[in-house]
Amino acid sequence: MRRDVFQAIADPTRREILNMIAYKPLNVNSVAEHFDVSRTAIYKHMKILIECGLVDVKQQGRERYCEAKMERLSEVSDWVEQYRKFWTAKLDSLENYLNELQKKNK
Amino acid sequence: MRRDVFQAIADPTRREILNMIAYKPLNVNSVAEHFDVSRTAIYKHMKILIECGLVDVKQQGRERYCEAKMERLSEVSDWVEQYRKFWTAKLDSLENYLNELQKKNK
DNA sequence: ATTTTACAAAACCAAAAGGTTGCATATTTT
DNA sequence: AAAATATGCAACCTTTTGGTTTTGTAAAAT
Repeated sequence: MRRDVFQAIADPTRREILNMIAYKPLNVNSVAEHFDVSRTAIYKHMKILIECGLVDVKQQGRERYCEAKMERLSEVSDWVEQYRKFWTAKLDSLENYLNELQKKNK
Repeated sequence: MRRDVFQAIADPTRREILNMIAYKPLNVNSVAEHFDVSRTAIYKHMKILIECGLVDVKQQGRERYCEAKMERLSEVSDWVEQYRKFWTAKLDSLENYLNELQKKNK
């Protein structure tokens, strides 16, 4: 099975999990309580996040605190940023066009 | 079926398709030639990209030119950027720590 | 010592994803 | 007019995904 960051963040539940633990690590049950699906389902999502490095686990007694490793998102950021020029270029020329239009109408 | 940008870019073949047509629109067959899978498989990937707005089609005779709409990636960019502080913050404090260490050793 | 809590993981299931072959249709080419 | 080309799409298949219930185990609370 593929297990990369792009695939991990494709699921909205997993994105929500990441958001929940962004500020403060939580244990699996605390995370699961916020969702309608079973704890096992959330555990499986968490496992995928762990396997691709987006989440790190610190065991503390019988609890396992899940911590978000957002720096793994840099892979996604880098990929997207290489295409930014393709859309900012368009917006720039639109801006130029509008500026020209305004000059004419003065 | 879900059809959002996050899901669309989760597949490596679709990311490669986007890259191929980033600079210049291509018709479906030209794109398909670069892959080992069938034309139909590529057509299906293309359909997903079209449905989520990442690709636009211009019909020209019997050919359909597929054009990348990279601005749709801003949704992904926005999502990732809201978490950037979580990893740059860590790097910053590491830098501070190293600076302090260097001062001490002078 | 017993019960409760937090969790992992197996077994199972339906639906979605990603692929195939085959056929229909509209435009070019020859 | 006939052949070739570019494409859409149905029908089908296998694997993956996202979910469930059930079972087992270790730590904490009573």
